[in-house]
Parts: sequence; C-alpha cells; structure tokens
Amino acid sequence: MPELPEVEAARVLVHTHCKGKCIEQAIAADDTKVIEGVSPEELQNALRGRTIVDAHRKGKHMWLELDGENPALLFHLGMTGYMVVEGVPIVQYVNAKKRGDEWPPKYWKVVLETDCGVKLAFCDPRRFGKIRLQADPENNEPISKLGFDPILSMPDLATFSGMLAKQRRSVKPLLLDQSFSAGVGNWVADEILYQAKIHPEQKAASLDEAQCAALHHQMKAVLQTAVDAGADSEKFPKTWLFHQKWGAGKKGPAPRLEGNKIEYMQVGGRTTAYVPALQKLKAQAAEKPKAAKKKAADSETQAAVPAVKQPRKRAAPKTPKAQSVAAEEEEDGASEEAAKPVKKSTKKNNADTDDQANKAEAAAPTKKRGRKT
DNA sequence: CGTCCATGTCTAC
DNA sequence: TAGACCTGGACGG
Repeated sequence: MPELPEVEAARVLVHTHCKGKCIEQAIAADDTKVIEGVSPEELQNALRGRTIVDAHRKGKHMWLELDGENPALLFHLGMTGYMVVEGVPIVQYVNAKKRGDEWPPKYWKVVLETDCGVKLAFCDPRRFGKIRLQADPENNEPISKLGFDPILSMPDLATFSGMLAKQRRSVKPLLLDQSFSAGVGNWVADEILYQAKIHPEQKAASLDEAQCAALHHQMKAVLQTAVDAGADSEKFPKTWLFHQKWGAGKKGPAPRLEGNKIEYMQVGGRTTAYVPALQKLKAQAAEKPKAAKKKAADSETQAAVPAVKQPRKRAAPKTPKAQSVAAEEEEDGASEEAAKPVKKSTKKNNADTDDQANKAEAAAPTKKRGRKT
C-alpha cells in the first residue's frame, strides 16, 4: 500500500542503510514498463560508482540524490512496489503474502550493492511502479505538478479552507487528486474522512467551518500517526477504520467500529469504507435528489437484520478481460516465469520477466524462484 | 478451475 | 466515469 506513509518508510529505510554509501554494483531488470527511458545497461552504468547522498520524498514519489551532477534515481511504487534491504525485515503490506529472505528478492526490478556490502532492492510484482533517472526532480514532472504534501508542508487552515471552497468535486475524489494533496491514497482518504466525520461524497465547497477545521487537522494527524508508526499497520491506533477495511471486516461478521456499522460504496471509482452513523451527508446546495442509492440507503438502521449480511454486493458481472489465448510462440527458457500473456495488440514487453529470472540467477546464483508449470 | 479484488495512475468515450 | 494496465492471493465450486 504505497501511500505517503509507506513511501516515507521506504525513504527512511534507504536513508538509514544507504546514505553516504557508494554504489559498487547495480543490476536492472529488463522491464521497460517499470524502468522508463533507459535500458538496463544504461541504468546500471549510470549508477555504478555513484554515491547515495540522500533519500527524498514528496507525495508518493521518492528519489535518491546522487553525488555530483548526476541525475537522481526516482521511484514510484505504484500499487505493490516496495524497497528491501538484505537482512532487514520488511514491514509487510496488509494482506500481502509473506516474503522469504531470499536474495535477490522475488519481483526485483533494481538491485544495488554498496561498497560496504549493503544490498538494496526495489521490487514490484504488479509492475505499476516506475523507475527513472532525472535531474532536479523537484522542478520537473511529475513531481513538480504535485499538490501540497501534508507532512512536508500542510497549508494553514485559512489557506486550506480557501482551496476547498474553490472545488466542485466531492471531498474524497479531491483528496485522492495528487495535484491537490500529494500522498493521500485510498485508505488514507477513508481514514481521514472517518476521523473527521465527513461523508466521502460531501462536496468540498459545502463543508462548513468546523468540517474544514476537522479535515485540516485529520489530514495531518492521520498521516503523521501512520508515518510515526513506520507505516506498520499493527501499530496504528485500534480505533482506526483501517483495521476493519483490511484487517477484519472483510470476512467474518458484519464489520463494525465502536458499535457503528461500516458501509461500503464506490466513490470516484474506488471502494470506500465509511460509517454512516458518523459521516452524514448533509444537505447541500441545489443538488439533484440523488436517486436513493440502493446500497447505503436501505441499510441505515438495519440493526435488526439477522447476522447474515452479505459482505459486499457484487453487481454487474463485469466483463472479463478476454485474455487472448492466441499466439504463443516464444519458448526458450521463457515459460518459467509468469505466464507471459502475449497480449493482443499493446504488447511491447515480454522478454522482461524471464530475462529477469536469468539475471537474477547470474547476479545471485543462490536462488532462482521461477514457478514451473 | 474460475471470479473477484487490490494501498495507483492514465486515457478514452 | 468506465476501462486499461498487470499480477497474485483469496475464495467458491
């Protein structure tokens, strides 16, 4: 769950173990989807011999500042990216599979080894992450287009309220917009809104003074608390909605929090958990009646309902993404890593995974974790 | 085996 | 606002 707290924890990890160290060896996977703009060889050559001066972060982006005039090494962790230092236990994402101690770790995209033997790897199973080289990252896209980072520079209340007043959107989609507030993701947004007792669909401009103040406070407070906990969810306050959303709640009895029922709905295309009893949608300006949303509406006071309560509610079947099963040529040692989809049209990167396996082997003969079939 | 879901962006109708 | 992009885990049959 790479949102601000998780990325900050990754930054701290690098800062703690790698700051001031020289990169003696760098290995990059042949994955053009994740590694942008440079070939593996170019990236390796650009990193070898460089000293990691420091590690920085803004929003969900982080970067390693290198010595001299060398461009920085940027990372965006996407949905499943994470940093690992050999021998240092990683804070597992909730619901993530336990990783072993093998090195290089599975799904590695870049592995660095410093002159004093520290080994750092960036891994990303789902490959939504991004790695790139860029000079002066703070003054170039995408980082230059980010909004305020609540931990680095939370605006004062007056400024913040002014920003809200100009918005037309609902508050949750606004919080998720990285050009508004950088670093807030799906779970953080839900937690902030729950703590501030604001309904996710409340229009940002319709928040009253007290709500603006609560939102302003919780935005900083929730993130600071998560950062202070090192993004380790086991250390998050027991009163947080977070634990229901990913901890319990999913399975088992009807999810409740402090005695209140938790509801789920889609807001801005994302699954949203909230507590209707505390987060009420107050009347807003001239708004269309908003056809009673079947989901939340009916269940408001259904405390009498038997303990059945189906977890979620799957509506439409949702078209499967018709995996083209067609062509399937390349064999060589390829078949060993992820079943390469050989996507229909837009397939430009296939040789990556298997290639990585090969490199991993070369780089660290010890382990090779392919999954044979 | 199949379906659904996921802590994030992008892009197109 | 829905669909794409990717992959793996959880769960149902």
